[in-house]
Amino acid sequence: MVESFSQRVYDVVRRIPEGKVATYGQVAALAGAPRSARFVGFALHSNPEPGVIPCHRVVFRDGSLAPGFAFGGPEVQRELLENEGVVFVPPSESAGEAAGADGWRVDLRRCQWDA
DNA sequence: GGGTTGACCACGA
DNA sequence: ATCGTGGCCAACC
Repeated sequence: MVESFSQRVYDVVRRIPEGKVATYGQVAALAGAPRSARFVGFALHSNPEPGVIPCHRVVFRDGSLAPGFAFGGPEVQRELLENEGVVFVPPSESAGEAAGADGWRVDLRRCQWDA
């Protein structure tokens, strides 16, 4: 009756409050696998319950979103997060445009989920 | 049933 | 400071 790691990941992601974002590593750690951040992305890619699991609230350690992300468009994701109160910062505000999602990154300093 | 890959992160040089 | 490799777990072929 051990719940699969992926199942636990979904549970953690589901707990992420609105206006907050969690990193894959953080979700992985909360799921019980601090070194399995990779699988977290896999589990979310599986997205067994679309609409229930806010995968868009899960971002990279850098604060950038996953490349190849497909909710309908990366720009949609930015709007979704902004709509929830997540603060985005342009690459100009931060040295390093080598980030995904048009270079827009989430301000983890303010919006990273504090479990 | 076994091998490989995968929305990553941390450490070593 | 940056670049490269390892590691973790599970699903896919």
